[in-house]
Amino acid sequence: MRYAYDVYEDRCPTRLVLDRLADKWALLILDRLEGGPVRFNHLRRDIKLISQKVLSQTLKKLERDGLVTRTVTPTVPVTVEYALTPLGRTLAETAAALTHWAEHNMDAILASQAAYDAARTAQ
Amino acid sequence: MRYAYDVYEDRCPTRLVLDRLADKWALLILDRLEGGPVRFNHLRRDIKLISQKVLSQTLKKLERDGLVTRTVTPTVPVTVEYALTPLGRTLAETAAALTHWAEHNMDAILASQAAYDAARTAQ
DNA sequence: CTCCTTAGTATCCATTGGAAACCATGTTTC
DNA sequence: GAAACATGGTTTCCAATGGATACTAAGGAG
Repeated sequence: MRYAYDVYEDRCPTRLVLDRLADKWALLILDRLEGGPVRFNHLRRDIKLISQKVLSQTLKKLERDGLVTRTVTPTVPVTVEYALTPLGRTLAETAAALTHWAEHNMDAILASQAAYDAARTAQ
Repeated sequence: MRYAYDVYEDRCPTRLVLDRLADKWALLILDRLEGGPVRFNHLRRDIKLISQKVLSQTLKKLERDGLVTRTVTPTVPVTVEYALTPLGRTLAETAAALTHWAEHNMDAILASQAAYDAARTAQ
């Protein structure tokens, strides 16, 4: 064990973190916030098909984890800005590697899926 | 857009990949396979609290995506070995960054959660 | 007075996830 | 010779999560 924590252990708190990180919406949100603070409805429009409920819930969890800050400005209507904390920024950089991997290796995966499905259907 | 794909688009196939990657079990399995091929029940014992059903389903999806190979050896009882493909290896390296981030930054997150909860309970 | 915006919450239903039991095959144990 | 154990799963059931939709409050525009 290289660190004080071990993700393979069920009682290890890193599992809780992994639960949070292993969330497609959380990853997309962190990725989206890397360019600077973004408002609630802006996030909703940018991240296609995310529901308000899930966006709200995910942001709350990220805030609780100290990864994003929530800043309310009493304009009319009220504006709420979400931004990465320094800790969140380090995670966003790590998470960006995943989304970039997905964008890079999409073709290989689609080809593999097609071959896999063809092999079963042919039987 | 830097690549032909864009994770923010709902119709983009990268979303499907992100769904796959953004799975705590898939990440743990890929991470676990980095050291070499592992058998089904060995994975089950190593990754604490994963159910057989979910392990089986996740491995099938990873195989379909061309990330792991499944090799059956007709011993008695039959042995089934799972191993990373070259593509899977590149992903496992990327995913490892996430699990290591979790192990590294656990303390900061637990502290933030405690502060967050204390602030609400105090009211 | 009505509609539009903001940032959510409430409600309902479908899908997913986990726990446990079951299966086929064959070896060892009693 | 029957019971128990190993392998690698599948099946079944229930609880939890996710998504679609509708609704809220506060104020500005027409």
